[in-house]
Formats: sequence, C-alpha cells, structure tokens
Amino acid sequence: MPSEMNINICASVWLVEDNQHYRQTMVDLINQSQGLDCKYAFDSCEAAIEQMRTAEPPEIILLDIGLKGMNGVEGVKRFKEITPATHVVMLTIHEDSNLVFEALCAGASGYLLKDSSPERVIESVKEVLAGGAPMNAQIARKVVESFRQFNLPKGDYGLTEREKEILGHLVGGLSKKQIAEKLFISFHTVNTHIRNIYEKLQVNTRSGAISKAFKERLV
Amino acid sequence: MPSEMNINICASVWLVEDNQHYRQTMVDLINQSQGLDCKYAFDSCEAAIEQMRTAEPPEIILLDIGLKGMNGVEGVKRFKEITPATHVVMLTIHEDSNLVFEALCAGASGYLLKDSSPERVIESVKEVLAGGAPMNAQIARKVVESFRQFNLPKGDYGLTEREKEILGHLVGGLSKKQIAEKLFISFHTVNTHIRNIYEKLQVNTRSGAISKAFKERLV
DNA sequence: TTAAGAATAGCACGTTTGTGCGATTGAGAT
DNA sequence: ATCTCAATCGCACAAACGTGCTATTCTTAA
Repeated sequence: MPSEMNINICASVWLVEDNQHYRQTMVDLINQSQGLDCKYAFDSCEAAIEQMRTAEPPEIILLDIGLKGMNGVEGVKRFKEITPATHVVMLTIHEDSNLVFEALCAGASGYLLKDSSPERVIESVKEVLAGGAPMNAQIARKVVESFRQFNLPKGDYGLTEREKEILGHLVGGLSKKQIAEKLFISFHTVNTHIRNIYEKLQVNTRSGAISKAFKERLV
Repeated sequence: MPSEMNINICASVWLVEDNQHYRQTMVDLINQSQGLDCKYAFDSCEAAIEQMRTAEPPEIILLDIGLKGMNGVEGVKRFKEITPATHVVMLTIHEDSNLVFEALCAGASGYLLKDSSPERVIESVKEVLAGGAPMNAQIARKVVESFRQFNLPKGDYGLTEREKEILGHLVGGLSKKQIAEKLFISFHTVNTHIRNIYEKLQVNTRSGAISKAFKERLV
C-alpha cells in the first residue's frame, strides 16, 4: 500500500548522462522539485534499456545527446520502440541544430540546454508533461520546414474525379479487371481512363503513375 | 539613388488585418521599430495579392488568421505560391492549436498572439528574420509529432542491399530488361530478385511493391 | 566443415499491360 | 445551337509481367 500511494502524484523521471558530476546535480535538482521523482540515473543508453526489462518505464527520460556507445539519437529510437508513451527530452551542450533535429525526428519530445537554469530545467520537464515540446525558434523552424516538404507540394495534373479514383485503385494494387469489377464498369473503360491518366501524368507505365502519385501527393 | 539607399537596412513588412484600429496600432508599432518598415496594410488577402501584381513583395507578411473572405490559412498558401521567399507570420487572438497548425503546414513561419506586448511583437518579427519560427510549446509538439508520423515508421522487411537497389529501380519505373542492362546482370537474375522482393514484401504485383515501398518508407 | 544465404542464371507459359485505332452518350459552356 | 469534355465501351496485338521449377558460385556464420 505505501509504495503505490504516490504514483499519480509524482511523475517518474530517468536520467541518462555520462558525466557523473552533472548527473548527480540533475538527480538532486529533480528530486527536490515537487511532482518529479528521479527513479534511476544511468551513464549509458544500454544500461537504461537493460533496466527497462524489469522496471516500469518512466514518464520522462532526460537523455544526453552526446553519449559514447549508443548515442542519443539512436537511444531515442530504441526507447520509443520499447515504450512509446515515454517522453524523451534531449540534453545538449551546444545548440547543434542538426543533431537536435535528428533526435526530434527520431521521437524526442524536446530538448534542454545543459547550462539552463535549474528553473528552466524543471519548467521544460513540466512543459513536456503538459503536452508541450520545449525547443528554440531555430529548431522549430527547421521542423516546420521539413514537415512542409512532406506536406505541401500537392501537384495538380488536372485529373478528373473518376481518374483520381482509378489512380487510387492502381495504387491499391488492383488490376484493370479488378477495378472494372469494383466500379461496375467495363474493362475497356478502365483501360481508357488509365491511358488518360498516363497522358496527364506524362508516364507510360503503372509504376511511373504510382510513383508520381506518391511523390506529388496525388493520393 | 535616395530610394534604394535603405533597402538593405530596413526589412519590409506588410500587414493584413481587418480590424482598422488594431491595424493602425500595428503599423505604428512596426514603423517606430528600427530596421522594420511597414510598407502596406490591407484589410483582406485579396487586396494584398492584388498589390503583389505591381509592388515588390515584402520580406514579412503579418497575417490575421481569422479574416473574412479568404481566410488566413488559404492566404498563406496563396502568398507562398506567389512569393515563396516571403515569411508569413500569423496573427491570432486565441491559441487555437489546430488552426495555427494548419497555417504552419500551409507555409507560415510562426505565429503571434494579438495581445502580445509590443516588445514581443517586434521580437517575433526579428526572430523570423533571423531564421526562427516563433510559436509556443504546444504547437511545436503538434508539429513534431505530425512530422514524425511521416518520418518514423521505416519498415524493415529484411531486404538485401541488392534487393533494395532493384526496388529503387522499380520505383523509378524501369522494366526488368532495363534494370538488367543498368546493373550489367541477366534479365533472369533481375527476375529472381524481384520475386524475392515480392515474397518479402508479401505482394504479387509491381504496383503493390511500389506502394508498399512508399508507404513503409523503404525508398 | 557444413549449413545458410545472397547473388547469379536459366526455361516455359499463362496473364496482364500498354497502345494503335476507333465509337456513343450526356452535361455544361459559348 | 454548337462545341467541348467526361465517361462510357470496343478490338487487336506485341511487349512485359508473374510464377512454376531448377541450378551454380561465393561468402559468412555456426
């Protein structure tokens, strides 16, 4: 009974950091903070992963991005595979945009500069618990722009609705005959639609049409 | 000569905002700020787009997200089509995550709460000029997570290097014969590789393989 | 040293595709 | 009232594809 009493009051935190001094400082800081409980601290991702085999995963992992052995970016990937619900916050010395950016792509929820004030550290952790993603404006911009790269260039080749529908079925892997059956139209009609699609997309194989459909976000 | 003298000193700003009072306040604020020059202010996206037909596009557009007529999200899309280099910062009253998020996807560089302090307004504009993306942690998290959705699920079907290479050529639209020529191997070998790819991906058509390659980010 | 797997190569045959020619119908625009 | 365009349907045929079997070489792991 006594041990289960505070699981909802305190958010559990794990720390992965190879500098022993900094590690102890952080553990103390976290444990002094109301609502946070640093259950374990490790000097490598491997050790933390090992601990996960037996212990309840934490709500938050603070993870040094520049570890020896398995580095921070790799670490995030592994942690998120094992326990997707756990938030990972990167600890970094300098704001190396690329590294932090990679970590975010790999599943990190935000990052924290190592020389942040104790107040800022605690604030960031609570920000993550509240559904936020602590990061600076430069990183945010990189993320937004990369995101846009995947989202925006929605090409328009003047496909009709019917053509888009049939293109969708091509992507779905159906043969002409199967499409005809599904749409209650003749095989020849499907054939005609497909030639028109090919002409508009400027391709002459199914593969080309499907690739274009994905690349230009037509589907 | 005199008119060209300050083009590199002052960043040009346009404002699109339908509340006349707030518009005037903002124009004054921007023009009082060193390094910023609010060249035009409009009460609709349509008016701003019209102006773009004749005037040099600005470096930054401050754009109300809740306009009548063409709304802010639509506006961003149009602006970025016309002048991709221009940064668009959304102006919003309440932090409606979804709307702001959409605007960011559509090309906005950040957003600004309308009740921000004058200092914060100017700071945000300069943040954008410096390559940042002003936004709060909640929005940042949404962006990161959406981004991850596109980036992460990199499936692994145990394809060998050679198979991945050939899958790439299938996506590229090459026929078996063309792949054989490109790789200096026999048609039959390509045939064998493709059957193995199909088996590993659990498909039995080229379309299926290509779709899977895109969906699972194998390429 | 043996087993497993990756890369290579081959043949046969039915199915599917891409493309050369058409055609008719109906809705909407000029 | 004419015209354009989307959607429908048709035939023929060469080329490409998918899949049933088999087989050799070389590397790497057990």
